[in-house]
Amino acid sequence: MNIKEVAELAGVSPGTVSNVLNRPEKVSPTTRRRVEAAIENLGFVRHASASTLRAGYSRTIGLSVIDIGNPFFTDVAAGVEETASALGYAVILGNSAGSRTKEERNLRVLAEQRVRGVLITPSDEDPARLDRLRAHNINVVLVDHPPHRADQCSVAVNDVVGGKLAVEHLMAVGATSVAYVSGPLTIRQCQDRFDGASQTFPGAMRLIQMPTMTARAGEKAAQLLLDSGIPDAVFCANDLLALGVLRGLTRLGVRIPDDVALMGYDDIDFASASAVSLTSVRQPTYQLGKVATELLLDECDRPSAHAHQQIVFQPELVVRESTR
Amino acid sequence: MNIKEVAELAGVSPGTVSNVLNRPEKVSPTTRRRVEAAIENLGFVRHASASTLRAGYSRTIGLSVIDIGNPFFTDVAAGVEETASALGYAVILGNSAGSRTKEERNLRVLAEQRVRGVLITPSDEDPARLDRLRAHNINVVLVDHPPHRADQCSVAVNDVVGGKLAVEHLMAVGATSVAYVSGPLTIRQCQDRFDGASQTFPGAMRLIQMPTMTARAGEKAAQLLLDSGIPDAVFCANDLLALGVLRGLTRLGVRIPDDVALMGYDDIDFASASAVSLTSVRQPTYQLGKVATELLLDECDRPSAHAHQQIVFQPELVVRESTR
DNA sequence: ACACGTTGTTAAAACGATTCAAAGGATTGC
DNA sequence: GCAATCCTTTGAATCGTTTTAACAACGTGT
Repeated sequence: MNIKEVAELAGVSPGTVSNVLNRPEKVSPTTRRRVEAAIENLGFVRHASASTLRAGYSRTIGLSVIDIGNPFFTDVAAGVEETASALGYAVILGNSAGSRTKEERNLRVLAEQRVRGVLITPSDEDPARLDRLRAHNINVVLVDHPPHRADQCSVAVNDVVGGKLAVEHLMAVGATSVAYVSGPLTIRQCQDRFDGASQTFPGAMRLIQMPTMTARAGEKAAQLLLDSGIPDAVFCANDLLALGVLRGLTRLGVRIPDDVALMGYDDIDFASASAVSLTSVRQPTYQLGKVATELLLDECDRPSAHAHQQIVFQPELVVRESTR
Repeated sequence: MNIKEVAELAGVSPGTVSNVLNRPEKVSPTTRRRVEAAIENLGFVRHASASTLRAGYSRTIGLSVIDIGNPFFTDVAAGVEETASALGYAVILGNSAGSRTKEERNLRVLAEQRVRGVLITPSDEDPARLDRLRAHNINVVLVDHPPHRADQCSVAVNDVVGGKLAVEHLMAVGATSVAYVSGPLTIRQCQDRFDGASQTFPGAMRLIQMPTMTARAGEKAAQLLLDSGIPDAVFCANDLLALGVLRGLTRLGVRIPDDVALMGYDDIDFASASAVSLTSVRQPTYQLGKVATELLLDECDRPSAHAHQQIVFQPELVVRESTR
């Protein structure tokens, strides 16, 4: 069941059917209705591959994230999926899980699919892979990555400010020694939050670097914190780590916030429901995904009118029990 | 940069390049090396659409879930993505967000893309949409849905048993009145858990039905619970609802577990980190996604050898503070 | 030497939708 | 009544890959 059969049933040429599908205003109302009836009748569904092959572009975009298990990215993904699907675009999902190999493989698949564009939270700063995408005429929008080049859109939240907000707050509640529990500092977000924090804190901050940013890693970090003498306050690079630290420290007999003030980052939905509700730094996640997708699709659908934009949202402090 | 250019550079015909790509053992080692060098040289990436069009099948699968914001589905998705991508398949994501219209639209996009198969957690029992997919030669595996037809794979966790486990436990800790806070009973999981629960509970169970299964809905449910006289125990259809109920009841001055025993379902990662750690029913989520994908790809890659399987996992009770 | 496999390679025909120049038909102006 | 103009519709070429039958080259056994 292809366009030709539809054309035959409707008594028109394949070209006309194509016009009904893509430029209905070019077809007279009567033939259009006839063709639409035939389509309905046969249950015809257009073959996206044929369309892509001939037209030279697809109606799919790629989304490459670092950790689909992290509610932060899930919220972003929800914003992306909703916006894209409303505009008739399909979203191909890639989860790099922090591995450069996996990210590479995912981007390769996206290139083969000739996606129209890619939304990516890059796992490191190497620009070569992105240039390779652009070489295939695939638009790229960086998500949760600060402005980088003027010829490329990006959507980010200012992480340096976030780190600053966090430490200012910890100092305001009386902390004199602060530890920063981080993921790999090669992850730009971790580094920026650290920069903002250490620029603000007058003394030296203890740094604990974990290989992943999960609750499990946070639990392990709790032990490390205890081993090297406990600080007044702990600032975690994200809420998952903070929830893990909370669980770990509590299990080890440390009371939050009485013995240690604790805060996380991202303000995921669960931060407010945890054992001790978690002070955090909120980011507009859904918005991030939505705006990034709008920029990408604007670039795809109106390349001439499109002006590259580098958008930076500001984070917001959310104070709860864990720092009282 | 297409296969023809590669062929020219390597001094062979396009057919040979295609063989190198798809059936390398058919090509002599020397020409193969020559072709591979040319591919490397030009940075050639095969055009999946052309390949799909001619070969008649793609290397993508679709994943349609009810709520990408729910960690249950996120875990499933992680299992799917990892398994599929290891086998060279791309995953197209669709989030129905509980809306039949959106699900319909997503399935249409998947049909247009001529995905090889679809993993779907159907939002209702209507089989027509799935038949339409099969008419397009798209394999379907039901995820988190009980055996239904012998000619179709499915992967599920027994929700009736889960409901039974929950209520047995609540009775064991002394509950004599139980309320069930549910999502729409048109969602099969909600209905099954209810069935298991009410079959087990000797008296009448109060039913509170919310339109969505989010933490926010749970908070609203807390007020409803209070309005109509508080029960001994509350069983929620998932952990998000339970976390919401926990937050809501606590805010209204009800103590968990002293005044009310509370439990959820899914054992998401955050259940153990909540204000009062949550008793729940654990499901093998990642496994669910992994096995479903393996079944689907087996059906795709070896249709003759494939035997349809209906797999049912058993859930497991996880007791924590909220029911002590 | 000759027929006969075997192995490796090629040429050309698909796959299904889109595009665009050109043709057809109706309407208008003079 | 004729030419000019407009609006629809058509036909054929095209996108890049896969596939298949045919062909060439090369031993091998008789």
